[in-house]
Amino acid sequence: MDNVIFDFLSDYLEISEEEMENISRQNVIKSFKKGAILLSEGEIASECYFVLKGCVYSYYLVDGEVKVTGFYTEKQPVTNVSYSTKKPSEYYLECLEDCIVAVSTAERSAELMRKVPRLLTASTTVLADQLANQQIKYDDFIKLSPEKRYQNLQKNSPDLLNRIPQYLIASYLGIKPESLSRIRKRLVK
Amino acid sequence: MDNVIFDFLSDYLEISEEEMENISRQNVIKSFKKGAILLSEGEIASECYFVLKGCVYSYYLVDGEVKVTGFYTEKQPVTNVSYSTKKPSEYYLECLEDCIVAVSTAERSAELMRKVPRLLTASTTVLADQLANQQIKYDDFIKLSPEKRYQNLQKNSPDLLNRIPQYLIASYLGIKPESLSRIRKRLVK
DNA sequence: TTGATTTCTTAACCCAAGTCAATGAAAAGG
DNA sequence: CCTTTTCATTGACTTGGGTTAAGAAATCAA
Repeated sequence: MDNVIFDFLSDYLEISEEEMENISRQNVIKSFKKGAILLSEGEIASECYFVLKGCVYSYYLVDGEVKVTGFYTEKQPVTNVSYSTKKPSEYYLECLEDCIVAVSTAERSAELMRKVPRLLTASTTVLADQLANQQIKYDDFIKLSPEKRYQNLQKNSPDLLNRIPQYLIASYLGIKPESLSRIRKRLVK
Repeated sequence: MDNVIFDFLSDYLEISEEEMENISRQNVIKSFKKGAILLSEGEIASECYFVLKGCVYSYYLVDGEVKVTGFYTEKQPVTNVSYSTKKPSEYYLECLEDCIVAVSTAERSAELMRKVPRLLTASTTVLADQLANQQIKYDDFIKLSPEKRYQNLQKNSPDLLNRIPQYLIASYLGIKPESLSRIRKRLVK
């Protein structure tokens, strides 16, 4: 299960046996049931996550309504504002499926950076990548209609459409489930 | 003018005289006229920017229509997808006003990291901060109506409303200038 | 398997943003 | 200074997503 992490990291640098051991030692692997909450609104995040198996999603509760902002599946780090700002989180992180997740903390990360200093450069690159992705995600929202966003999702992440209920997809697209139904109807014609 | 950089960096670490010199030496300061284009669609970014004076904005051209995705003013690094991905840019970076900008490149950054290794940790933090901000910006788009987004802009960045033409603000909010006019009319009542 | 619950679809109606067009105000440029 | 262009506002009309409500389909638990 660990090898999912190395799979991810190998895009950024080559890792020796010894370094792998160090990384494994600093990363606690945890299992969570579907519905488990990794981070609550108001809570200050002390952990960061990397999804090995399953799917985690982030959402705000606005007037009792769920507003989904992201899905995180296999081989993805879970970006987490509260973890970097150390301020109370404004959103939830919850398991959408049974999950296996690598969990780290500020202390364990620092320890790991001391033992494997090359990871410092790599983590800069990982962050720069994440930032670029997040920016592209935002830009798509400004540029595209809900319909176009749905089509992009179909094209770029068909897997998500199969494993995630439509009302959450709708929320993620910034619309209501009824509207997504209509869009889907429009598109099959 | 340089001190704007140190002002920014001092949020992340304390800098010695010697380190300041190194940083100054690796950062070329350039002036640009209003309308100057720092990066064009299709071009691969070889430089990254930090705004010392003036305002830079990023926009896509979609069917000849400008779609603004960001404004960057004094003391702000200009995030730039193409610079990190090394792929052709899909958007433009342009000076909205006469600008003074610190310009760096991959080579000069690497050189700087060798001379002032502490900047490596700092740059991780800067990037994490940028990522958090970008995520909050995205989340606001999912959570809030155009009207609410405008009100937030009034509250959080009144300066932008004064220095930027309304049709660009409208684009940045994801709506048409006519709609922003109507929103403003609704709100004064 | 069945009944309960959740999710998805459809329809009718409403409303805010888009579109198109005209007008006025403000800036820019000579 | 006047002219030209750009920008902001307004009005009439269209459109696509929101709202509400109902029923169908899928999922889950007993």
